[in-house]
Formats: sequence, structure tokens, C-alpha cells
Amino acid sequence: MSNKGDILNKLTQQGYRITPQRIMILEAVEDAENHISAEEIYIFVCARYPNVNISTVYRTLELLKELELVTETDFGDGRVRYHSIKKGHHHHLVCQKCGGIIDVDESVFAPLRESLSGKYGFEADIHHLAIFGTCKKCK
Amino acid sequence: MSNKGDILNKLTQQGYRITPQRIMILEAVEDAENHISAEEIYIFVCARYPNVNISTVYRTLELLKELELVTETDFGDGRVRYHSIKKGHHHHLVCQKCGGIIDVDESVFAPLRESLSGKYGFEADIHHLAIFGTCKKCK
DNA sequence: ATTGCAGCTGCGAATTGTTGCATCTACATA
DNA sequence: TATGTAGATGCAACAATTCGCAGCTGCAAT
Repeated sequence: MSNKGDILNKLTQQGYRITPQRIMILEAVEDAENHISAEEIYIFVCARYPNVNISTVYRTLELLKELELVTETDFGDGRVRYHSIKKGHHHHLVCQKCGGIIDVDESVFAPLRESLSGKYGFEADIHHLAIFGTCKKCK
Repeated sequence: MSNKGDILNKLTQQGYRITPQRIMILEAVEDAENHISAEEIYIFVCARYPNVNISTVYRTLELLKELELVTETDFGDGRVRYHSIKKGHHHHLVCQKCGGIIDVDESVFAPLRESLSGKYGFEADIHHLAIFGTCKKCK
């Protein structure tokens, strides 16, 4: 499992630069207990390094996403949330009635992925998905 | 298969009103060849009935979605698209390299739905999903 | 240590979609 | 046919995210 140094190396190797802003944003995502929004990252970073711009936060998250260092999930509450890939791939079942979220291991989606690959030759890139529906309690 | 009259009846039965705006918006979705965005619906409606407001379009689509008359799909290009339910449930495989879209029958997702129901008691509400990945050609 | 410059940042404006509220209207009832 | 009112609309403000651009900076090569 990679640590912060490895991630910074990965950036350098691909021709990207290490900047204080990027380090802080990366730390914010890594330190977060759960999925964290761009706004929350912004607040976190500003606390120690004022004058960071929210658009830099968005741009850095975009970059980290491309490098597959973070994943993005839309929980349907009007803002997208981010999560370090170090904490593993998983999916979320979002109950549209009570708002509860159930975490689901990636393995549940393996048959679907195989089926799409076999029937359509399509390699699905589903690392972090939010599926909406109704949970056991609310049925 | 329901026609426009049936849909309008369904609205009335549930205590919703039939307004010119709603009729026009409904027609726009029904007439659309493919998935249509809110913006496109707005342009279509404005052409014959000016002074409709874009927020009415969004609110009407929200309503039609709740009544399960249209489905909403996020193709990841920054805008959500809508589709009449009359044209059947299906899903989309979006290639992140060439941008191509493969339509997939809903049945492919049945095992996943059963698995989520069996293991977690969660009734997944997946009628129209866009799955990202790499298609056969671009592999 | 200096320099060159591609890549990065901050800022402000634009874009896309949502919400609050005052006004209006479809339609059930009288 | 007239009326009351819950539901619908238009408008403008708001929120989340993206974009253009001028100036700044990390870092590789001197």
C-alpha cells in the first residue's frame, strides 16, 4: 500500500509538480475518516494554508482522479465526495427513503463485470458506485 | 404501452394539474429520438410556447421521474439526460476513450439486483444506469 | 546559484442546476 | 358560471463546479 511519498513520486514521474497546495489537499483526503467533499477539503486546507483557492482544490482532485489515487462518488445530495483509493474499492447502497448508506464490497459487482466483458467486450471501470433504492428497514 | 392521454390521466389521478407547460415538456421527451437534456427540452418548448422557465422544465422532469414516466441518466458529460419510459428500460456502457455508447438490456443487471436483495435486503432502483469503462475497440 | 519555461495558481466570470417566494391558475365544489 | 385554494409558475438569488487568463513557481538544465 502506497504512502504519501510514493504518491508524490508518482506525480513527479508523470511530469506533474509537487506544490504546497497539492500536498495539503492530498493530506486532507488521506486523513479524512470518510468520504469528503471539495468544500470540506477547502476548509481543511485553508485552516493551515490560507489563500488556497477552491478551484485549485477541484483541479487537484481532478488530477488525483485521473491518476487513480482518489475516487469520486455522487451520493445524490448535491455534492460529489472523494475518497482515497488506499482505503479500498467499495460501493454504496443509498436508501432514498431514510438516506442511510450501506457499504458493499467490490466483489458483489464481479459477476456483472464479467458478464459485460463476456457479452459486450466492455471492460467496466466501476470502482466506486452509488446505487439508489430502498433498504430493508424502509421496504 | 401508455400514450399521452394516459399519462395526463395519471397526473390528474395523483392530484397533479395539467398545465400547458407540462404538456409541452412531456411532448418534448416523448418526441425525442434519443436521450434529451433539460436544456434541449427548454429550447424545444420555447420554440412554440415562449416564456416557459427553465426551472419549470427541471421541476416537471423531477415530477415525471417520481411518477416513473421518465428516467434520468448521467452520461458524465456534465449534464443529465432524460428518456421516456415508454421506450423501455436499458442501461448504457460509456467508453471513456472513444466516447461511444453501447446500449445494454436491463436483464444483464438482474443478477446484481438479486444479489443485493438477497445479501443486504436492499431493493436497488436501477432502471437506467451509465457504466463507464473501455469498449472492445479501444482496449 | 541562475535561468527558462511548462505547468500551476488565484481570481473573477461563466455555466449548470436548485430553491424561496410572491403571484397566478387549474379545477373541484358550490 | 363563479369561487376558493392547493398546486404550479416565473423570477431572481443561490450553490456547486468549471473555465479563461495573467502572473507565479517548481524544478531541470545550465
